[in-house]
Amino acid sequence: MTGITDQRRSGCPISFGLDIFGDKWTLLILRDLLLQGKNRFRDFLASEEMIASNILSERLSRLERAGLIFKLPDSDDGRQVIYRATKAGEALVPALIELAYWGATHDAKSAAPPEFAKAYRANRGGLVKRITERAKSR
Amino acid sequence: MTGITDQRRSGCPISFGLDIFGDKWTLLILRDLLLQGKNRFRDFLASEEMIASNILSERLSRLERAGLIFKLPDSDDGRQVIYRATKAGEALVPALIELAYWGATHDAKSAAPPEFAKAYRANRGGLVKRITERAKSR
DNA sequence: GATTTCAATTGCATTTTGCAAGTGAAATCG
DNA sequence: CGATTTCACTTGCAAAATGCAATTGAAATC
Repeated sequence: MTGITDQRRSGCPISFGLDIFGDKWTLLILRDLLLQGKNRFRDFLASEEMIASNILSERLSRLERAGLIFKLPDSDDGRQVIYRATKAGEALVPALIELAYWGATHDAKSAAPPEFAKAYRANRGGLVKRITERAKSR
Repeated sequence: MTGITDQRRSGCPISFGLDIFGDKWTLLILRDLLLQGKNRFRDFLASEEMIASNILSERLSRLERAGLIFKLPDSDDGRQVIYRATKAGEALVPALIELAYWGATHDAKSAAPPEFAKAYRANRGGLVKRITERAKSR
């Protein structure tokens, strides 16, 4: 169990976000969930960055407590849990896209497809809308 | 001294960013630098969230190594150092604005001025441009 | 009934963080 | 001028978070 005290450091809206996802892993989970369509524990575990299962477990419950995701039982398989983003979680899509665009344009070794940066530059609003719609539909 | 090995976890552009600023403090320093016009060690120290001086020092050198900020000697005072954002650092303004907007709209106790969310909704592009210009001019 | 898969949990070593105090160099004060 | 203050850090050490490997119990599959 982790320190439950979860007290905010300030009223700053950026600090508010960092109090929830200010670490190396949480935004990667949200990336997987919102951008890659992953929604099961084992799928998050299988991501390239190799998160440890105890860290994943802790971050998922933190995200749940913060109201960014929720669990659904899988009706076909009683062992499995399906994770979904809440409205608040979905609303992070634009921020994730900006972070991805920054990385894609500032990392010389980026593996991001060139089409992403191209689409961003051609029509950012459209890209955000498209990706947000896709995130909502899963 | 910190582990200098700094190896990337993947080619993902979001992961690339998190390898640099994936913690509770680094984006607050960039917020202060880019959005609040702070550029001295003691100014960052004085922020509401109360970063410890050793953590601040470590994060500043990490940001410098990553090419997001650089130091200038203060010509008026040989003790002081002025921190400025590089182009790569300035390019994080849109991401910071998205994070701030998310926080402002999802934190019930947000201290963000209502004008910010209003300006974002009325004309996001204009807001980003205005704030980016201001960040460049300091 | 035995084995495998699932989402976690546990124990423990390593790393990072947070706090308080201290450092040397440079500016200011008296 | 010497004494004090301010500056950007650094150091030592306790506490917390992270990472790794092994394990759990419930549910599915063989």
